[in-house]
Amino acid sequence: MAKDKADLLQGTLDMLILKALSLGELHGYGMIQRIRQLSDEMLNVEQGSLYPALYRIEQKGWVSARWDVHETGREAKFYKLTRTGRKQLETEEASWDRLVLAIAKVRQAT
Amino acid sequence: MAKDKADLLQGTLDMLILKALSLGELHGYGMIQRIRQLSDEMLNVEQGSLYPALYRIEQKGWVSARWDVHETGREAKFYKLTRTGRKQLETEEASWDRLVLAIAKVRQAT
DNA sequence: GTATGATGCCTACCTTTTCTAGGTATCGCG
DNA sequence: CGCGATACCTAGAAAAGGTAGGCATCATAC
Repeated sequence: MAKDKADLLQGTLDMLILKALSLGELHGYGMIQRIRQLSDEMLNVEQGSLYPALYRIEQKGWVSARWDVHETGREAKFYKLTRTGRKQLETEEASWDRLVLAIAKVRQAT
Repeated sequence: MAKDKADLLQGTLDMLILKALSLGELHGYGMIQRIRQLSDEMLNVEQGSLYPALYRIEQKGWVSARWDVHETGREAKFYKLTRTGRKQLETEEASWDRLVLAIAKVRQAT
């Protein structure tokens, strides 16, 4: 019943992924943790959402991937923002701001 | 090419409709105009989105509808918020605020 | 007078995105 | 040895919006 972790709205996941990667190279599993932690546990990205999204995003050229071994000795697929991806992040942040503003305006109405 | 009206994010339409109706009884076509106007032309709800949404929302009991003639002499289907609908609006506004906050937190990160 | 655009309603179908619910494998710890 | 965390993936369902049509009425312009 009590659900303290809201589902994402469609369209926000890409932005979150790109933002997480803008803080540095990261693998998929780590993105989920980083997003959850940065949002104070409010945003919980499901694996079944993330991996398909990463695939889409990679196809679009916004991130590049490579397999590597990290300090713990485990293999993981590391993603990095491309230049295009960084631009896309800016675009999506601007759209987000626009939308938040627009909705705020509607909500101000009396 | 230049697209100055962004698509809505999924999940925001119900809130916008409920909000528009919280300002007073209204028919479908009028909601589109009211939302567009209140948002300074930023939010454009398509008819193909609105009418199915109204149907869903009515099924959930958040609005009630009746046919009537308005001052211009034309017939239209007027929708009104129910008590449940008003509660739902509060809930959705709270979720929205939560989401905006959570995303803001992620974006603050350095 | 008739064409056109705005008002007003509706539907069928498509697309996109996310979630659910599985599957696989490795690693560390009790 | 089992179990939870780490790490990847996929298939299928569900939900929401958009596109693109259709219909009818009304006012205005030509």
